[in-house]
Amino acid sequence: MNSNCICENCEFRDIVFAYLDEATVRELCNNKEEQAFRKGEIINHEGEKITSFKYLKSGLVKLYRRTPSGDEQVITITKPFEFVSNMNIFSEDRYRYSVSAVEDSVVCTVDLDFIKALFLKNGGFAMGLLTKISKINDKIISQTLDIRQKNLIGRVAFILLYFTKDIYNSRVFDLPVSRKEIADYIGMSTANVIRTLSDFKRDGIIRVFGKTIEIVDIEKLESISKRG
Amino acid sequence: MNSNCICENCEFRDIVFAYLDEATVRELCNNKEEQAFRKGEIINHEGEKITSFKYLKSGLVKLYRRTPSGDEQVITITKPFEFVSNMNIFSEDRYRYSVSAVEDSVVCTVDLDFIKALFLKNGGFAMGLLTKISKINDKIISQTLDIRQKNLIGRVAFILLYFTKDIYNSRVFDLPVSRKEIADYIGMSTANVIRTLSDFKRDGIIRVFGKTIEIVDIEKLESISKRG
DNA sequence: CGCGGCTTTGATGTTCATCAAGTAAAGTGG
DNA sequence: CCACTTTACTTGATGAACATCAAAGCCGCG
Repeated sequence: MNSNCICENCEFRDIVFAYLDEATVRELCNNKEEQAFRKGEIINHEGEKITSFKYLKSGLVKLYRRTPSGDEQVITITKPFEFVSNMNIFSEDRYRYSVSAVEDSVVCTVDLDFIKALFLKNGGFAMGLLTKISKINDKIISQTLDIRQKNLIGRVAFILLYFTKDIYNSRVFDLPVSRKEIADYIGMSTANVIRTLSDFKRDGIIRVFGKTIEIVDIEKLESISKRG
Repeated sequence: MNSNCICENCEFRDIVFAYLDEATVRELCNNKEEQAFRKGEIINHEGEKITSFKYLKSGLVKLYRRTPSGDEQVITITKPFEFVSNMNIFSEDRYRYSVSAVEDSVVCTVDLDFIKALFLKNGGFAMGLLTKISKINDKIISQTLDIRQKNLIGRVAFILLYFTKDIYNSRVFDLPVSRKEIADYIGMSTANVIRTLSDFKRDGIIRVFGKTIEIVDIEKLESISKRG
């Protein structure tokens, strides 16, 4: 018996496991393994066989892929409970993209067949999972479209707002990623990300202390993001 | 009783309705309505309430949205049986994007509640549907990433290959969309789409007769698409 | 302290959008 | 069916936006 079975109170339960009864949750709990990843470590690797259903309990991760020419494209960065494993666990048998921890993270792992069996058996659970996966996909697609449509300063403004509002919900935060990773996220060169941040700093829109960023004028940032 | 109930033999059955027994298929069939759209007509409009589950029986459609500044972003263009309604029918109650016919099309419409009830009841059906929706989302995301990473001529080469291989499976085809729509699809200006097509024509890679395009040198196009 | 990686800034060149002007094609009404 | 209007397409010239390159500063870490 798994002694540290605390799944009953896990925040995740409200999200995808809401439709499960106590017995099933306990079974799930005995099946699950918690795994800790240090910043920088890879959680899933592109091309690897998918054998388990993973969800983020704490930390922050990035979903990305490597282009033929060797550089990275960051697809999205997401926080716990918004992120359910890779999205293609049901459509393919191998990971299409990689996932790595950009902050120290804890991942819960459940055998994929167990989840699949649940899915087949329990309609409410299936519906919850589909809804969740759809939302994740929706978010990635619309974020990508938003970014594509903006010019450089609009993109940097957008990503700063994303961190301050969606990820950290705080005006002051530590950037979990390098300037290069931001560049790979919003599709521009590292040099220009830095240049734009410097411009924002000069104009008093943000303050920067190394990795720490403070948003000073959020309205200005919003308007730049919209016009961009 | 719906006399033209031919759903038993519909190609779509193999894809998402495979797990349904004869009786359910007949019920589905009586519930469904076929709707024809002329080239250019709108099938779903951004912001509209989602009340039905729609899938493309014949024709060709584009998924797109309008940016705040008023221009279009084409998200994808897909053919029958690859396209199941909008992807966000389960995650939201309103359409996030618009869909319009780029060729004369026929759409089958089933009441969404009927599909939802089926989903809850029938695990196999649910799994099939989730897989299908995941695949659609996967395709959109990876296509967007592919395009983003390329330069202009690579993008045009990519889209020509998409039409010739994935959509029409033929070296000669009629472009169903305007130059501007291509531009909105691959994220570049209309003028440069035309310029690049002219370059390809000059170099003997393609031949153009108005809307009709013939791919002459597909290997060259592949290599341009890859390098770009 | 010294090395290597991340960051910053400036200078340069390329890529690409925009503008403009002209041509072809496709509707539209008499 | 033809003149008229409108919309799509095409091409060249220009300039802006952006990537790339290079050199220097900074910071953490052995």
